[in-house]
Amino acid sequence: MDIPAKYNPGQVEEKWYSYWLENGFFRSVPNEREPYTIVIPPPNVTGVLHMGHMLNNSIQDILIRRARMLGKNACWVPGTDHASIATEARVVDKLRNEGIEKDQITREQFLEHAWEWKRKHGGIILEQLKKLGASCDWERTKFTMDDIMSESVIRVFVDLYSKGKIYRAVRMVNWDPQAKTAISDEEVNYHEVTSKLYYVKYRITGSEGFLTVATTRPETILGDTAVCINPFDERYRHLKGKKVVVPLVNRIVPVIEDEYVDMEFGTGCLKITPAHDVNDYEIGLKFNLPVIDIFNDDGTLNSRAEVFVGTDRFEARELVVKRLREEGLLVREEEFVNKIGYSERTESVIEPRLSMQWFLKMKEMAVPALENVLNGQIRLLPAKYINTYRYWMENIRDWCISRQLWWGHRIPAYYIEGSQDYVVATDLESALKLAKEKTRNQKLTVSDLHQDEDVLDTWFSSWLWPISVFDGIRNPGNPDMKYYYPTNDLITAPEILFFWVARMIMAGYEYVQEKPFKCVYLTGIVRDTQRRKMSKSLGNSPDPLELIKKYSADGVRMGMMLCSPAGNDLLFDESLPEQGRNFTNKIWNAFRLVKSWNVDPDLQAPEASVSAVAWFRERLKQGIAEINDSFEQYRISDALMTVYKLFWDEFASWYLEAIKPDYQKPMDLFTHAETVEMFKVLLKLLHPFIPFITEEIWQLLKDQPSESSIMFERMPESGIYDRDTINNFECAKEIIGFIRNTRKEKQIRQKEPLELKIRAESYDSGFDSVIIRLGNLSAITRITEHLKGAASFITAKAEYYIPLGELHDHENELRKLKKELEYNKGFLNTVMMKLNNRQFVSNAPEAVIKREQRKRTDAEIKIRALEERIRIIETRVGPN
RNA sequence: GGGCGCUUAGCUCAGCUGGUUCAGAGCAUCUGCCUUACAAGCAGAGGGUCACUAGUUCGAAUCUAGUAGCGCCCA
Repeated sequence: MDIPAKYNPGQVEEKWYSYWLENGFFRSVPNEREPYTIVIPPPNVTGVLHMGHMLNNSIQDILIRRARMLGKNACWVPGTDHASIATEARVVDKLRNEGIEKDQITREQFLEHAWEWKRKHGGIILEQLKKLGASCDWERTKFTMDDIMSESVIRVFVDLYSKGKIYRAVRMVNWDPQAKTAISDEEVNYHEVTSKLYYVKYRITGSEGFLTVATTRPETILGDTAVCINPFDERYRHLKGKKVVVPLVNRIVPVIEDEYVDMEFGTGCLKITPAHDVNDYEIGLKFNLPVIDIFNDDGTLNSRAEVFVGTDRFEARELVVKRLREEGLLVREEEFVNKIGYSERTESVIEPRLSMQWFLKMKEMAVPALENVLNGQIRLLPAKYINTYRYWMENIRDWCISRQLWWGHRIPAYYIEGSQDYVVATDLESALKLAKEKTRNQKLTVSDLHQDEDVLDTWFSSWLWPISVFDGIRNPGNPDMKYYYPTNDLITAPEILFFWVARMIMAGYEYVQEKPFKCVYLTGIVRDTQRRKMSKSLGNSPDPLELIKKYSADGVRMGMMLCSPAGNDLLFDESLPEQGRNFTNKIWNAFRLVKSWNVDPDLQAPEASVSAVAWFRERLKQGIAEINDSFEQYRISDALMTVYKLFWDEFASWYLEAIKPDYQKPMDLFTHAETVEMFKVLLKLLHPFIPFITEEIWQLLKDQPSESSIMFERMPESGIYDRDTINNFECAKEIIGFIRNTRKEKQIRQKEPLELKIRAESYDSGFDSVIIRLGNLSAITRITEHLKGAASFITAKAEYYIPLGELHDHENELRKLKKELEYNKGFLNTVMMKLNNRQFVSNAPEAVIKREQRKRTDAEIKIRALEERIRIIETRVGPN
């Protein structure tokens, strides 16, 4: 069989993914084994795969595949969420392109279009995950608007309402005029922008005087209902009890006094617009001020503004400023940097707006959610997020859960015709029953009920995700719930720690009296090399599928993982997947080498091979121990780096070189079998990270074809390993390095054999055969005398010589030795300073002192050896 | 403005409760090699006052305080 020199991943990845799917290898059903469960953070149903998903899902797949290989029943539940605002915006856009405006069609018609859209685009992102190799149990795929999922959401709403936790109230909300909906506090992003602070004169009634207010939003003047001063402000004593005229609309409003006003800011006179500012609203309540809402829901001015009716708020600002200037009421304007809220969904400027919304009380629910993170029941990784989490939970505010949209779960509140009353029920029929009871009017019919027009915030369905995917809301304690819940790890981005993670924890304690997961692994954010977030508008985000095409799924997975410790941002660069691809190619070529060997059963295993096998067995065990340790700490990129080096440096560069037979010579049975076995061990260790190539090679190395997969092999265990063997081999590596350096310096070709002489009291010759082989030595001999005319390498334990005869350069040798001597003397000096320090000797722990003493004797021996060597060379050549 | 965190090699990061020649890894760089598994490679090498200052200590990258710069969360 001719195996190509370059690994060709395209077909291989396709082939194995179908094989895994066809055999249902990712399927999980409850059994007697220990479960290991992850629920996917459901991506937006209309979305496409981006780099954040790649990172996030690579980590999940690594953990799932590893758990599976540890013998656990691994279950990874995939799915998508309906993303109210984003999806609705997409559908509105699409309809507009077709010449249809949303307000021209009915809710039902709109939803039909939306579902059509979902059917068409909804599966894309999950299909993309398959390209990455994600081993999800696809039979469990969920969508937040599936019947079961929707029913769970509605039930929870009704339940929370009946518990008095959901209420309806007029509040200042964050209004997104583009999406025409309220959004939660967490969906507002504040950016610092340079705007202007306008100083505007308000005439004082019954006098010629004016007062001046400073405002960044002159258009809201039209809704002013008071001007406020600080009661302690000496400057404005004369204004107390006065009234002023609001410019442009000539409304007469009172001057009120409240300590809230910052005397330092602006002029110290604050205009009060209760309808359009949270703080003003509070003051308005306190002073019983009228509320004049001047905006329509799309951010244009309404008739209450009196002027510029119908213009957009930003245009109105210009117009107001212009008119103020014309009327001589604009005193001055200055540059001003402030923070402005933008909608996370549409990027439009948020308008604080009063409206009737549904809220969920958070205070009580936050208690167990905070407590169980602080007491370690739920781990946050990295732990630095605990602080942020705590701060947020301690200052939590009620959650605005209604959205003025159509795409989503419609709020199950039914208003009763001809009254202010409403009932909350899971369906129309039970609503009618409740309404009859409430109104004591048995004649009511369904046509007298009108369901709330709003839908619920998307997070109000995703917060149930770890429960509802197992149908745990409708059927608490069902077999899936009992088995899979609480799930093990949640892998998500820190950005949604509060939106989602905290709320899932609350829902867990509210509905299952149990945490939803044991550990939350917060990934970093994928950025470009300039530390900018990957975004569509910047165009700095590579297309993940193109990357996979170019570097293979394995390569990309590795690239993502190589540089992403938990919580640290990942600065993505194409050199990362390239490194991953290079690694898979290395594995491929190691495989080619092993495959190329012919086995001769009559051949005796060479000594070098036997000892190399003995070494690598131990080295593998050590590596496995390190990998296990890294995984226990969720240091996944460390684990990958360990196995990367184990394969490349130790296995390929040392082990394979040590056992490699001469060109076209056959190999003995023992070495071959051992090598294949250890190769397989490495493949198993690598499988969670790079599932495709490991499956391919594992299948090719297998003795017999069978319907199996590397993914069900048991992860190799470390056991106890022999450090001496490993240390002795490290020593052999150093000696080989010395030989290679000597060859290089003297330009002696590898083919020309050399001799190594060792002068030592005790020396472990266990790896001599390996040294002979890799150094191409004719022999290793022990000597008791010093050797002249030789390259030397001196350690505390032994002196190594390579006789060079004519080639030997005494000058150079002396220079090196003297440098070495100087260094060691300096080192001994620092050690002696410690040992001569009485404080050190009396205070330092015994082990530390012992170590220093050891360093001292080692250094002394080495110095003596070096000095002797120098003396010998000098007596022969004579000092310069 | 309030809170939290970060600053170690050109880049990205490890360095746990102070103590090994403790100053590390990967990538990048440089030098030499197309040596029949692999140039997507092999063999080597260089590179850092551990942000700054002061303190605690026999001993500080590690602990404390302050300073500067950066980031995140909240108002």
